[in-house]
Amino acid sequence: MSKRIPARRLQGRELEQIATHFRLLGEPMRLKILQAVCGESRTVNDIVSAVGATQANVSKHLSLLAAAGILTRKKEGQCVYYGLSDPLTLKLCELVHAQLVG
Amino acid sequence: MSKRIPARRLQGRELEQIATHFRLLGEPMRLKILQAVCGESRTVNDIVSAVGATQANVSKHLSLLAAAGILTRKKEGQCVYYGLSDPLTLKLCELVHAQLVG
DNA sequence: TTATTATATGATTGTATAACTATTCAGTAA
DNA sequence: TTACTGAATAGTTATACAATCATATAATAA
Repeated sequence: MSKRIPARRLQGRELEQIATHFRLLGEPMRLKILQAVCGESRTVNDIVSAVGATQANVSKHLSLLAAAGILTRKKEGQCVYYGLSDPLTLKLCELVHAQLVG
Repeated sequence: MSKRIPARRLQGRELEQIATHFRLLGEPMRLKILQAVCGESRTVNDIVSAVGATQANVSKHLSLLAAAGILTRKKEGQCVYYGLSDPLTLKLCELVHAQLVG
């Protein structure tokens, strides 16, 4: 069991980073993408098929999510596999969903 | 202990709602506001002083957060008190912060 | 009544960015 | 080499929205 550290007041740069993280999760299309890769890593093409958007659009979202460390990126041959880098991301979505359902 | 319900694939409207919730948390100024009210409910003026923004700007953010159910709103005399409606909101921020710190 | 304080709202502006189309790059095979 | 497939990127457009200024509403006091 980890110790409970009293909340410190976050500021400036930290707030920006946290906000950026939340903002990345704040697009339905990106949430769809996260759902598409939550079980296992998938190629861009698979994700495109799963979410029903253009390849260009999906590719940009994937780049943003990977740059933020939310997704992992691994190239194999001519395919690129994207996957969740942290299960916490799914947990966040579940928590919010549960909160909304009430 | 609540039962672990297997994740269902969310869609359409639900994704929009979850995304909206995250998007609301995706602004540094709103995170500042959340920090200002996390201990106890505070008046708009107190919040304005705490976060260093204009009254109009803070008021608009408060309206959005309250409309989304993230903040509670209680009027007393000529003052309006805003407070966190669910401790989960803070937990979300802590989780993301912890994840970023690594 | 008028004045003052606390909050909300309307109108505007600037900026960020999602989605689209077309193109380019990279890897593999003929 | 050329052809094909998978993925990324450049350029454009349209929309969302944060911040600002000015104004309006509400509650209290003089």
